[in-house]
Amino acid sequence: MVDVAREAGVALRTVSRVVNGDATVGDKLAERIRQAIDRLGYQPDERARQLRSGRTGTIGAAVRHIADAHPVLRAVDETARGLGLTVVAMSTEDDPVREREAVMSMCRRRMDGIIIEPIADGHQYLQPEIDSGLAVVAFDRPATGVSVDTVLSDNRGGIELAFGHLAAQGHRRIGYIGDDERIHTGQQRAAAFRDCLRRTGVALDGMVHPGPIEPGRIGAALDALRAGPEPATAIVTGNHMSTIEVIRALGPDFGSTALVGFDDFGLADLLRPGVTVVAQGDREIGRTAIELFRERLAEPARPVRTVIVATTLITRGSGEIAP
Amino acid sequence: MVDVAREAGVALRTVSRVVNGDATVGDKLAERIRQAIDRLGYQPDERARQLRSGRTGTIGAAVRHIADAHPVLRAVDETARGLGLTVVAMSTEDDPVREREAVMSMCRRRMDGIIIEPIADGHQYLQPEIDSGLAVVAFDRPATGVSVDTVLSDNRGGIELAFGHLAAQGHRRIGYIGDDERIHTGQQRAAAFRDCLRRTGVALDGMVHPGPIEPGRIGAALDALRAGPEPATAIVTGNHMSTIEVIRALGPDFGSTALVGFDDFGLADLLRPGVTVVAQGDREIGRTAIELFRERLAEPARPVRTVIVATTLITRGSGEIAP
DNA sequence: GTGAAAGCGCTAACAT
DNA sequence: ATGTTAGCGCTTTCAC
Repeated sequence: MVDVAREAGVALRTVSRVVNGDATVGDKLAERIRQAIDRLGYQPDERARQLRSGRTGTIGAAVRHIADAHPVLRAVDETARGLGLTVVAMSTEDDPVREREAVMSMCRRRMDGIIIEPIADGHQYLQPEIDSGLAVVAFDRPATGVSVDTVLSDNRGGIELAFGHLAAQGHRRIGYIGDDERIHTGQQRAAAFRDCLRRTGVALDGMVHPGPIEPGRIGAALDALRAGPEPATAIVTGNHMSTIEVIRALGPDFGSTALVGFDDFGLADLLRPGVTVVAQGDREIGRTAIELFRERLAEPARPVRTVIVATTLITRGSGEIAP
Repeated sequence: MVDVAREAGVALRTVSRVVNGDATVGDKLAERIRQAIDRLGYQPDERARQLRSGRTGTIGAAVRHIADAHPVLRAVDETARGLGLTVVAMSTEDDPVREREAVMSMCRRRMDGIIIEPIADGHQYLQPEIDSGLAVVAFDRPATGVSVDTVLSDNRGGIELAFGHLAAQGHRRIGYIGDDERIHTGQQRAAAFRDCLRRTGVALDGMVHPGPIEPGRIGAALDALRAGPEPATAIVTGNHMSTIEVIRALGPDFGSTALVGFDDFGLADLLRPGVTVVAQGDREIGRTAIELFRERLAEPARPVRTVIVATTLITRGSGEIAP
């Protein structure tokens, strides 16, 4: 910048004014400075600018996999862009240690706020940062140990949608295979599913299979559901990874057992049959996260809010197989 | 930091030493400072640190879709992490304007280097940054207008692999549907495919269909291939989006025409038949990109290198259908 | 409308 | 082994 000032024969401050679009600079001077900037290929140093001005205009997103399909992240990115905010994403890889590393690295960069898909069990470490003005929004799962704005899917409603859809077609023995119950969504969905079974008066024995998403575990759960005198005629899965692993494990049998998956996924329409799913409102979740974020920045003392986003059923064939 | 120094009753510089793990601080003192840091919840300001020290330890990745499955990005991220570098990814959405915005924003943050999946036609604007020390590595497609280190897939070899596989099974009439030839990979792959046809003495008329990936265009290309007295019995696609759209367009006919896709994609094994593909060496590409990046940083004046990464055939069924 | 000085939070280069 | 001084590149404050 000092070079630009020398080149244009003005004071440092005047260059700064032009760079920031300050109108209080004479037209001729401004033009001369702009030419000097181009000639020197000058780019303002964002770090120095942020350091001095305090704000960063940047929001960090700590999500499970930066490199996976992540519709919520995309919605966050698009919404933020429209507001002139920059989104910087980091992967947590479902690892509490990496989550904390990512979040801390965001704090060290003094981001205005972070949007986080929580994994770890305790997020107490965020409290000091929140106290000093960091805006935090959790999505998909609630953060624990701190009170922050949160956007969640209607897990219970989604399971009821899936279960009801299958029951309406006459299925009586409906099984569930989903995520580990130590994970919030896994717990919520398994619990909601048990309630559905109870409500229809079906015994729970061996019908609900939460656990880690591993081929062996999924295969065993499937075997258990299909064994015995009264095998399950329909299956509800707890997230898109469960759905895919169940289809993989079913192999050629996919299509003979009814299946409704939680979470939509790419190519769900290309499988045969197409996969009927309960889709989460990804765009709505992303949009809401940014909205909560901005409200928090505008009014830091505002009471914490939790928003629940509805799910919808998308029928494609696999959920419309008769008992 | 000044607060920490006061709290511990030492000079600023000593706190800085402890934060940076400088060994030249007495054990007792270091411990006292660490306690003060914890008590105050102090986090060093990364911006100030970078501003002063010059280095950022950060590498920017400008890729097509941050939120899509992107195996190369994942490999880049993992490799970089192992080296203590931070990767910050931004989406270009295949838009030259956004690409330039993303890259410029990285320059303003004074990143040590950028890894870019080029879209735009002219990357001359990078020259001044390169001259002032920015390390740039292109992957998937070469950058134009500047000379930078590059990692590419063996597009020609991949097409030959796909074509040869189908020809070996007796297919004579093999068609191609792929990306627009204005895109580098689209051009390379279509050209390689034409050469394959010529070599086997088959007329090219109506067998090669490059163009935008849109359902209408793909459907028309497919109709053209299957029309006439001698319809194509096998199809090679030019990238994973083409593959998916072709399968979608084939509908129930998928499985009657042989198909080999360029690019592997998630769930390719779950379709029926499974999709035979020519897979790119994503991990290898990512690893190589970081390697070139580091070599460039170590030796800025080194001549520019281009590395070609091999492809492999993965047979899953769709490519093993008889003529 | 423009310029000079001060300082954001930190580290490099010297003292001591 | 610890403290002092200077300054990274910019914006803010206040004077002209």
